[in-house]
Amino acid sequence: MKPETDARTDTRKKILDLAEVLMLSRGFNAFSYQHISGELGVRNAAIHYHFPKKTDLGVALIERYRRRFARYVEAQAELPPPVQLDRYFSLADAYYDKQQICPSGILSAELHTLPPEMRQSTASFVEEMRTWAVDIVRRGQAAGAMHYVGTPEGMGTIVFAAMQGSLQLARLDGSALDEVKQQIRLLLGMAQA
Amino acid sequence: MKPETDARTDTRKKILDLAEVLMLSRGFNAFSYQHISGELGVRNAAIHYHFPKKTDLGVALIERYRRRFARYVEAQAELPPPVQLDRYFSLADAYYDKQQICPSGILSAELHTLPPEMRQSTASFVEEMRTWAVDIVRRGQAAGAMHYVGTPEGMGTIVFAAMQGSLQLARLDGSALDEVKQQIRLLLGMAQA
DNA sequence: GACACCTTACTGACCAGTAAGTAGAGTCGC
DNA sequence: GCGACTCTACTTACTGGTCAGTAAGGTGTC
Repeated sequence: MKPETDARTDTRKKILDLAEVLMLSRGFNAFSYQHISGELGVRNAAIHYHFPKKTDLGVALIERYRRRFARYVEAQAELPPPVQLDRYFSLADAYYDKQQICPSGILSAELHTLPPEMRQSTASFVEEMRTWAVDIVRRGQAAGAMHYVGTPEGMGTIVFAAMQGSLQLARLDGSALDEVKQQIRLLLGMAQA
Repeated sequence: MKPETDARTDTRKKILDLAEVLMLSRGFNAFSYQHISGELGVRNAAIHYHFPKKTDLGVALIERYRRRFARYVEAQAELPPPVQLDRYFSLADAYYDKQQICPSGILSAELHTLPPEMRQSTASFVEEMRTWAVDIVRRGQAAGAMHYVGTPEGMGTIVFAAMQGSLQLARLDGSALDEVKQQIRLLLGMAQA
């Protein structure tokens, strides 16, 4: 018999889940294996068994994000661009509620202190996210649901950058995120509720 | 006699200057007193003499930023808003060239790992910067030099957030900063060169 | 001789990472 | 249906490095 979740998958996944929370709230450099092992009720070396180097954990974390993001994009590829944008906003709200920031935000901020392998994964991840943002506004424009000046590249990039920035600012000023979401809607010429 | 720069001021200033570079490129948690003392050719304890706790250094760093920013704002208060925006863009370019990100970016990203005193200073600093951004676009609109949908609060906040975010993204994708600057100009209805 | 500005020398905490051992579950030969 | 073997998933115990921070002493200048 081969259960869906054996012990191996289970602990490994719990480690990744905890590491993810820690990274998005404290940053990659600011959490240790002890934070994870303590919370998980295992010894430090147990984490090293699954992820020998912290770099391995970091890369696994980013790669999981990339897979998750790819599935996320594909799953809602057929939805109208404005709806996709709204879901993106909801995702940001969820991060805010958990006192976290988005992965690309923390990874790009810490970039110069990250091991090369993580930088590489981060670069791919961020490029994929930006491309997606550009795509949304491009298709929104093509469908006549979004209206704006400039190119889809410019508009998609500013949306992505502004969301990343406002999630960080929202830690200090709770209104920043709502303010930015609202302004993006206006700048995209989307109808208001 | 009281020279403009005695030894005290001198070393203290050098420490702050080095700490600033380190914080903007690596982050506050990712540099140590040894990074500074090594570069400066003094012993670790010399840094502790000027800044007993690392928290003291961090707060001094942010407070110096706030004073510098206040002077910067005042010095160009009479300039037309579009010119002020251009200078803001040039400042961002300078950060990019030095492989750094803006102080509000690193501080808000690391916020949850910072000592309370630094969080307090950071909150004030970020509020001042956002207020300034809102003011620029408000006065730009009033003067008829900027045209946009939504409120000055919304537009100023998105400009600030997008600049912060794009400086981080530019570490991974060099075009992000230029893209965002250009798009901001378009969104503000400013004439293009 | 008092003070500013350092030094040497140290402490204790935390960190990532490693080596060697072990408990338990599954597999195989017979 | 049972002992021998093997593998996974840990454990205990440790190392060496880095860190912030401290105490006490020295040195030059006013």
